[in-house]
Amino acid sequence: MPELPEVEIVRQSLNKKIKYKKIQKIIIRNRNLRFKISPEFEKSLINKEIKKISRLSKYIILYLEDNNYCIIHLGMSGTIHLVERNKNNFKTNTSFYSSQKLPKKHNHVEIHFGNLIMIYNDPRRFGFFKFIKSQNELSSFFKNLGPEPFSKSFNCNYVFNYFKNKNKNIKNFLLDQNFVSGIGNIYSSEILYLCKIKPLKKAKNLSLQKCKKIIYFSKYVLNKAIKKGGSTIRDFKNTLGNEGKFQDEFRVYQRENSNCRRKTCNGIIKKKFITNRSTYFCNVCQK
DNA sequence: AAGAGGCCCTGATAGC
DNA sequence: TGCTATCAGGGCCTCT
Repeated sequence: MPELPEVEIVRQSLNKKIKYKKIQKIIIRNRNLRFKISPEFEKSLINKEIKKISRLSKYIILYLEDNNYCIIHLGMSGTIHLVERNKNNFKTNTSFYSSQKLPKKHNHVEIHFGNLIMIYNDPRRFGFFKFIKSQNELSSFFKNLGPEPFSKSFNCNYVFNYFKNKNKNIKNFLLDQNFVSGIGNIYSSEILYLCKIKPLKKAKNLSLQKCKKIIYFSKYVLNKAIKKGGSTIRDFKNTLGNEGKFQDEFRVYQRENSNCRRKTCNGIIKKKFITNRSTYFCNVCQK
């Protein structure tokens, strides 16, 4: 589900709601996420204050006391819900709370901050929670991650040199988190459309100009998506259970057989599976 | 050793 | 209120 913009939306609301709060209780209903949640997980987090909430590519990082951290990844279908418990919506026979847009199934993790409760829901369980006990362990966890699109090191030199002699197509590079981190399947199609580059173009054949465009439009699309609250295709919801709005502005994603949105182009949007991921592009103006 | 493909999992939808 | 097949915002692991 969530690419950089969606994860950033979640981070922003966590930052407003749980910063400086103390974890008072943790309930794990299903430990079998992508990585199994260890039996010590609860003990490590309990009574710790959240000092800061940051994001690195598609990962959320909770900064805890004593140089401890908790990494959260939402996988394909993970959502985080913040619900307020009060007299009217508390049900004593379950831990769930009515009057919220909370799914009924797959609420795997609950972190309680007094009456405010953070609930992790994930039908497909590709996401995870991971406790990190030191700064070293934190940096080693991310050691293979490429620069974020917004970072200074995602520049023309880096991209152009990285692509030299690479036979892989550009679509796959945008999805490759070791090259650039945070872009996923939706935004890679959108970025390449704006760059007028066809997704199957070999990276080594991209000019310096095209590399510049890739950098520019990566930032452009992701920034715009963040401003619109992210994209909702099926699962993504913000912490209040509301959908994003950027899907209304897709130029190619899920627009198969529609006309190209460029006024001067008479192309048609095509869908093609590239290494098993659906990819959308204009058959005329992307070259 | 770069690059392609399978796989983890559940649910929604389309087609029969 | 049937099946069954296909596909979905990710990323790790294995094979060549």
